[in-house]
Amino acid sequence: MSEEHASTSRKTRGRTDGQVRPGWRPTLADVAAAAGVTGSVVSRVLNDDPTLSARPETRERVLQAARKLGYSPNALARGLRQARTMTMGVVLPNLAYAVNAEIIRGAERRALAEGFVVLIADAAEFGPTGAAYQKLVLERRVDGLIVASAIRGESGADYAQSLSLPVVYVNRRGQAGGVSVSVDDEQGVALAVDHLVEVGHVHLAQIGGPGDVDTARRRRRGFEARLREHGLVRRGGWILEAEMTEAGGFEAMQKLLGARRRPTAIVASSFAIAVGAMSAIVRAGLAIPGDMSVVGFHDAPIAEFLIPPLTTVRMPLAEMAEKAVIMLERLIAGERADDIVVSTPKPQLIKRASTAPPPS
Amino acid sequence: MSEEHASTSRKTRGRTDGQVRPGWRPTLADVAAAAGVTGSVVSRVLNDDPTLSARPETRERVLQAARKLGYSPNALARGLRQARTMTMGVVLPNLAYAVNAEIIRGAERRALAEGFVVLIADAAEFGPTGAAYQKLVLERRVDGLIVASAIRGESGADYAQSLSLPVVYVNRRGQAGGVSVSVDDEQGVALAVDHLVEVGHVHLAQIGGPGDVDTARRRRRGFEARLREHGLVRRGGWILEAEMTEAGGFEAMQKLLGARRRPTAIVASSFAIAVGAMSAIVRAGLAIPGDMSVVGFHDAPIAEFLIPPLTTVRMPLAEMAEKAVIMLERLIAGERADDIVVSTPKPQLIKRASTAPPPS
DNA sequence: CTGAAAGCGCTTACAG
DNA sequence: CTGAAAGCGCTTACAG
Repeated sequence: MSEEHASTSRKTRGRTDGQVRPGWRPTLADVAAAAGVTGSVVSRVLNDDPTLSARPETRERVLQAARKLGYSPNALARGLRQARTMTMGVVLPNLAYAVNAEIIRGAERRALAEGFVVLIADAAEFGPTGAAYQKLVLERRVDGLIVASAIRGESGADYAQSLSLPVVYVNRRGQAGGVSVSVDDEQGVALAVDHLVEVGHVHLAQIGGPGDVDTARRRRRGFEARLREHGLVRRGGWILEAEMTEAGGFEAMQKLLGARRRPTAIVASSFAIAVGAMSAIVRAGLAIPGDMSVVGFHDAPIAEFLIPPLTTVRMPLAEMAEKAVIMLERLIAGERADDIVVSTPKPQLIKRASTAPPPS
Repeated sequence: MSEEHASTSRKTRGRTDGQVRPGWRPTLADVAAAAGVTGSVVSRVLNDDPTLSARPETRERVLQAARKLGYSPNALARGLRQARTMTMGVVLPNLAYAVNAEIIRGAERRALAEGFVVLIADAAEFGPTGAAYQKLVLERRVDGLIVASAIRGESGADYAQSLSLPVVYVNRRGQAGGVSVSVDDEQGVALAVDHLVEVGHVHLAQIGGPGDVDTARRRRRGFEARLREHGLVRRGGWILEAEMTEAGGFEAMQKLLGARRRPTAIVASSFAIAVGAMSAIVRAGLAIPGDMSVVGFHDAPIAEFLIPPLTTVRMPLAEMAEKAVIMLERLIAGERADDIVVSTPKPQLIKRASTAPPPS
């Protein structure tokens, strides 16, 4: 059937009645025929080939024919010929989760501006035997990969690198090194700790992410280090690991509430954890920030509308994703890039009503 | 340079030392050479061509060679030849917004299971002159489009249809008709109204979405109809239009709070609107649900961790997206599909603590 | 200044 | 039962 279709399309080449069957799209050859030149000229004119020195009138004829027919080059044909798909794959953990929205948007927007298109994949399908890995990497649908956020354990990204497919990590760092764009996580938590100490807290706890997530580890190290610098005690039971979800934060907070001694302030290592922790605090009959202060990580749009509005560390996720696109583009072009890029702007503390001096 | 690369790859064809340069990937021809057959046999064996009657041993040789070399067909070459990209475009309004997470996940997951891959595009870039429209539709990168959620005004989707590219809408209906998967919005609001009436409310207000968003219109009609059926008055100032964002809900709620007469219950037409409304209520010094009840639309994962947990209408968004993928696949295959599919499971009211009897 | 030709990696009638 | 050949829609040395 595609054969027939093709031959029909050929026959159409000569038509000049302006009539176009729905679904029919002109090819290079159609433009060439309409302009009375050969395909190579059309290609070179349309692509502004600097080695081409065509007569202005020829150039004009080609341009007009292309415009009149509404010609756009077929991306697949082009990709096949040039061995470049102009497509970037974006791998995200748990697509159902909202935190990645900014990353997706930043990546998509910038990719588009750079002439690329974005294929998404769920990290769950991106193991070396996963279907998404197969489709994107092995079937050569992408020129490179952006791997976003905290993904645990090994992923197809490592295999991709061994296939020498360029990979850039966002908001996490690769297992085996590689190029990454991340925030200064240590500094981020430090901002949170400083703020709490400043308003008078000395009993701080952290609900962090899983130990095998690298951003979680850095946030934990940052917390401990900053506590030390303030000369505060780091109580054993007050540094918890939780899944980076609301439920994770909720449960961890319940543990904390059930302990003999309670902290007066919570530093959460993610937005979802903060939300879960707040929920647990209020259900336990305590007030935020009256009895306990909470700081989150990631300034989701909803943060300022929570009750109370959440004090949180803002990461420039969209900018980070955009930067990752730029770096990936360089890698694709065969240039080298720095391994670790720490984002600008820096993380920033957004003070809202979920933090206040401790109860006296 | 790609030329050189290609010729190098040719030379590699005969190697049997198992050594593989990083980044090198075998082609059909490599498999054919390794199996001692021609490319057509390889293609037909690998694709289970039923018209092929190859000797079992030939078949086996091909399979083994393919496995040994780690062969995967090049998607671009295949797509070019077959005039099918095995790619679906997913168009979303405001990629920064979290509500679409479930839709993205459902679509991606199902698409993958069906052998398709998903290209995402921001609705903002999807006007008929937008870059995303150009890349996805005009450059023929997709076999069809899934257009998700409330998008205002005309979009490239309409143009796509005129190019006879299959389009399926999710959680909205097309301007000019077309295939769509949506919930029964009227029934969704009816559930909310019924619940509020049941616990004793008679003063209900609705904060709806913009009038040019079709889901918003249906939710508004549903609200008015259900009020009538309960014999309740529909007060003029109590049906508001707002942007479907937290800020939109916040502002609308402030208007409502400033009015002479206040409702005792709010039916929001989106999750974000509900969150914004709650925030405004609490900042005005009122209690939820003590002074005012709130019902949302869409059961985001965060809903049950809000303070108080939000009573909301659950839409099966992931299922809807999956269904849309199936329908799009049919359209791509040239089959006809029903124009309007109303989702199963039906919308469902999730009762939580943001609703209670009105103050006495 | 422009054209003829090869080739990217596949699939698919058509021969034999 | 298997192979030779054409062709999808482009780009790009190479001729002339």
